[in-house]
Amino acid sequence: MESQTPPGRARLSDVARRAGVSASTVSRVLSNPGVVAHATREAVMQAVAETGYRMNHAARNLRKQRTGCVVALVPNLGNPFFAKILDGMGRELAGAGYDLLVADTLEDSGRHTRLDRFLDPSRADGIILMDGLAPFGDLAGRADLPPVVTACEWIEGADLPRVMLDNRQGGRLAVAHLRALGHCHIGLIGGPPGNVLHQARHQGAHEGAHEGAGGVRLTEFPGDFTMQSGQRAAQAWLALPRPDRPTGIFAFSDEMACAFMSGLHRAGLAVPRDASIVGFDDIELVSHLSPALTTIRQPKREIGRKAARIILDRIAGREIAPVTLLAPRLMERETTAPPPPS
Amino acid sequence: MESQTPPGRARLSDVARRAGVSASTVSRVLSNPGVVAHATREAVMQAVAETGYRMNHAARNLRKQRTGCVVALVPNLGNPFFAKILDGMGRELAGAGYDLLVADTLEDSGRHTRLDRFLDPSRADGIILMDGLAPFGDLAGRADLPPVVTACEWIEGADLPRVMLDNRQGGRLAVAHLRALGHCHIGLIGGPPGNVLHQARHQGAHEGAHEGAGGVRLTEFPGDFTMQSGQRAAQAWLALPRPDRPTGIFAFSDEMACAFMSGLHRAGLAVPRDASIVGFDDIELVSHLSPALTTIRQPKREIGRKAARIILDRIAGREIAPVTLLAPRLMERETTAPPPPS
DNA sequence: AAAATGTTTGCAATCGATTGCAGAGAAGTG
DNA sequence: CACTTCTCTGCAATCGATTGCAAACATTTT
Repeated sequence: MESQTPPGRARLSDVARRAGVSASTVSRVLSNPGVVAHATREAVMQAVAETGYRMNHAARNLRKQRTGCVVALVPNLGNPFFAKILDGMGRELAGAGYDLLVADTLEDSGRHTRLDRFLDPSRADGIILMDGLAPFGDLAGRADLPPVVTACEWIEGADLPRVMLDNRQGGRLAVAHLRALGHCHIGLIGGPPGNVLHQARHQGAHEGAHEGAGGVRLTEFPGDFTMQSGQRAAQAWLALPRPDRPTGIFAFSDEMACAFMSGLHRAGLAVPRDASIVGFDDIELVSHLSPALTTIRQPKREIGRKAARIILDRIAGREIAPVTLLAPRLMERETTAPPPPS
Repeated sequence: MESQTPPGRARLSDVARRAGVSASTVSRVLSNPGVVAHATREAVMQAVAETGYRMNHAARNLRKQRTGCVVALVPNLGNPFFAKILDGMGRELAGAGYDLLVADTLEDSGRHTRLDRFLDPSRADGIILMDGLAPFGDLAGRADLPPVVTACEWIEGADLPRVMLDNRQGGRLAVAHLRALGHCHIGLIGGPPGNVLHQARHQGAHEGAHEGAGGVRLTEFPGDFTMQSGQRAAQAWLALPRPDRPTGIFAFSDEMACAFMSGLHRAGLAVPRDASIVGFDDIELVSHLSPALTTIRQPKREIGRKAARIILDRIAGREIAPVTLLAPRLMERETTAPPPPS
């Protein structure tokens, strides 16, 4: 009698045979128990337990033309910035019965070859794209893509819904804060020039510098969001003759801000005594440093949740807002102070 | 003639009709071109291009009984430690034609309910489990699971292949380093007591403390790998009367080491002048701090690559080693020095 | 008691790609 | 020319779950 169920995995029909019903009935017990008579349901449940039945996802997906998965594509899993966002996303999606899977677009290394592997309705019911450099143009025209929403980064010109921080406002806040403290010369450590986040923050910083009475001098240091580039910026700053050094620094990422600060520290200077620093993102670590970094906070969990809610709406065919802007917030901590007397 | 291909997505049979061949032939062109005559192949290729055909994964997976995916289950996507590991893993798997998907087991928050959703051959061809607390016991008996390998963490008692750092040796190295500098009283900031990494590092630390001539005094501070707990340890340390303060600190994670260091700094003390600190993991950030953290390095990309190679071997049915231990390495930087004269 | 309504269940088609088997034709051999 | 050997292609079954439709039976309603 043991051989009823061959060694392999139990199928729906195996359960059905055991319970003395048809496969259809078992299917219904599992996905819509209400329509099945009580006694039958019990019998099926028992058969399920006895056989250890577990559904075959491939078969269900094929039949239902859906996967129950949302895939998030991030440019670099190594960036701790995404962690909290993914967390918020995962929880929101779990609540709606979807699984979140994360894949790295490998932006840096081997080109985006693997992107289209996931942009496929038989792979995911929805895509949350967090890589603004993804070559989306090739695919945008196709009518058979699963719904896509961009989060954090976005693709200029692509007709995709967006969820992101008001980066321009963030740039403005950072510069305004330094100005309010009395800094008249501000250094900007930017991101990669082609990056949309860089551009928005840069624009905000300029607006903040030039609005109101008495403009501010701006000096730009090239950067790419990494600590290496923050370190280079510190070197460049140190190499400047004293009067040409900006007294306030606005780094477009917390990582660059950290590395910059370490660079000054290593040269025997102190923050904020010798220079004030404002970062961007508010990654967890920077509040635990000493001095704790003043920075522009992104509501990361909230971004994740919002993006998830929007992809769920799109999957369900509901109307959605094309752009969702979240408000940045200045976290004033220990790395900013009035400039040193000159 | 346009209506040949209805608005939806082109199927294999649509391509076939267009090329004037059977679906079988199209399938063969796509997966095994060698067996198809040149002219036919050309025609099919053209039809594929014209229809914009893209394969339906669900159908293929169902038929082939494989998915082409490996799922990595991490306890907390928020931990930057995993980033580099996943990176190494992803590259290795990509090279073998597999996609890497990452899912969070949500260890902290809502129990491990979602774990078994992925432990399923119709979901993944292999699983890389990085969560030592996963309730694997419930599933271990089942013969129908996809191959599983544990990486970084492991499950004591479970018969699963393991890839990890020699954590004991790492603990030993850290303590030996502090002893060599002359520290006779060493503080340990541990992880959660039930955690296997904690236990191995703890054992190594004790061995390092008691081997050789003249033992060392050990003081333990509770921790859980987070920065909060590192901060608490700093408070506890500061509250100790001067002669009872360990002069050397070995934190079982870089994050705790950072927070501890900030705590001392905030209290007006300097590292390594007033205390030496050794961390664990060598996450990217700590080499960019000032002072740069002395720590035990884990070869993260290598761990990822090894784990990937092992899961590939298991998928292919090849024999594998049950345990793969990687060697830790002491990264001597700026946070360790001889103890202050008492 | 006949008819109408409601509840359960099974049949069979379907989702889309893959592959063993065999047939059709081409090429080579005695 | 008859016969074997290849090469190429199509037929049809298969993977496993879902669901529209209708049959079978129970329950009310007239």
